[in-house]
Amino acid sequence: MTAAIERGKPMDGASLVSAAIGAITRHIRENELAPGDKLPSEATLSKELNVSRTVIREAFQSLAAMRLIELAAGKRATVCHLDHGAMSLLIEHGVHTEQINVQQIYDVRRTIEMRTATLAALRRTDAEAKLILSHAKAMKAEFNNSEAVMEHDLAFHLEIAKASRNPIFWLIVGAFQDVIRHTWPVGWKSRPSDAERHDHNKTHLDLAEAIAAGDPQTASQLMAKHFDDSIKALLAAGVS
Amino acid sequence: MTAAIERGKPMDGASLVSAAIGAITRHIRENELAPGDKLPSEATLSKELNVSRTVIREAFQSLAAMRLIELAAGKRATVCHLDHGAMSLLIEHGVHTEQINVQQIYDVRRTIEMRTATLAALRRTDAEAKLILSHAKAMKAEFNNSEAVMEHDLAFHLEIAKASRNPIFWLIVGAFQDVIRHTWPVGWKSRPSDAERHDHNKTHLDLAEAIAAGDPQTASQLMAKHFDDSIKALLAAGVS
DNA sequence: TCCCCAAACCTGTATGATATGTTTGCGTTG
DNA sequence: CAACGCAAACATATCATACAGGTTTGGGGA
Repeated sequence: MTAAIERGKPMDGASLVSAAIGAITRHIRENELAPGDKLPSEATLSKELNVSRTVIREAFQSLAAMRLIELAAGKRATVCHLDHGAMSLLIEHGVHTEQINVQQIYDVRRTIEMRTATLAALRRTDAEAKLILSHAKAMKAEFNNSEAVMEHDLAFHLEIAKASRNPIFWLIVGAFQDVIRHTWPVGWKSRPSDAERHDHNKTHLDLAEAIAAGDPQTASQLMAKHFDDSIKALLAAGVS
Repeated sequence: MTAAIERGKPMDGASLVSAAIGAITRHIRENELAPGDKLPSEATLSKELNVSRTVIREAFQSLAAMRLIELAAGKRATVCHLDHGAMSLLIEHGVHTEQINVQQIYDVRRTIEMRTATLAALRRTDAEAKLILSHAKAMKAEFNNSEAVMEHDLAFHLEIAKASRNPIFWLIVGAFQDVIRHTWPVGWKSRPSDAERHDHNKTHLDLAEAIAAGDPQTASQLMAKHFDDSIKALLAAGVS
């Protein structure tokens, strides 16, 4: 029985599975694999690391859960593009186990999205500006379909994050979307009248225009105002 | 052959493993499990969901990789406290696959940590203020041991994030630490002279004092200055 | 009552079998 | 000779089973 895994790893007390995870991520790093590139097959890794295919499979599944790699029946595992799936689960878990509350999420969003608004105003392409504007307009147009309004709202914020040209912002903003889908209707309904709801949509439109106009200061300020409004609405509705 | 998993799930096209992950997270949510609470055994879940233990194990491993649950030989799986382990891996993966660069990380950190500095100044306990100060002082005291300086630097920032009383900030700041450990020495060495390095440490001390004094404005400004310096040093060193 | 140990339970890992999806290359056909 | 199609080789998905440790628990003895 030769030592499984071998190759000077941080194996120590850890399980074979976590050692395998380490070996696979190291393989990605050392071979400078890019998104889309294929990893060795389970059988190959199993032989190479001297562990059963079971261990390799559990390692692969773990990496797939974090969206570092992608699995598909019959095909070899491939390296993934950055994705907020794992972080979404993390945040949802925090919320469900009451380690995170909604107010904290909105504080983070406000902090980050003031910055994405600034950066988007500076860096957006024309296509992005158009897309952001179209979401803001759609929110007005579909005023009576609150679910549609919500989806455009979410897409609006995510598109701004994308236009900031910093994938980490995009990642974080995206990670909150699943949770927001639960709380958004609360904020929408809690507004005292349709006037406030129209105001809310108007802010989006102004923001989109500031970004399209390349005015970072205004964009940032409008984003701040937007979140101040939203947080007030949520607090008024008694969301913890 | 009865349909495996059952129970109106979003199972459809997904694999049994991802269905099992869904079932387990739903179990945590519906039973309002808190960190430390035990999950059903693999055998139990295997029977309940009509899938093999293999599938349950792969689901457990996936959740463990994301640090939503904790596994240990002989013991039942338990729900985890929030932890930045998964997000660390995510960020490292992004960096290694060149989907994220160091400058982007520093922009995110600057954005977030200006806020944690503000919040820490408002919310820190006396014990936290003392801890933050002690790390800043240790950076001065151990000036010649750059590794020690780095560790105190990292701990300093993480402690501020903790004192912000928003676990999401703490999560994000923590997630960057592993990557920072690689780039930090570059910034340290790239400073033209020890005078700049002393300056760098001095900023930390001033910042710690602003937080201890409960001065959010100053704290935030010092944090901004700190990052502007750091980013300049990294750029000077040619870090992409 | 307290302590210790064995049985029951649980997870970690390995093996092999089967079903099914994907890729590849060869041979046939037009 | 090119294009098509199909079978073999390869890969993953899932299952069943086995066994080696680690953990918990309850009962029996001091």
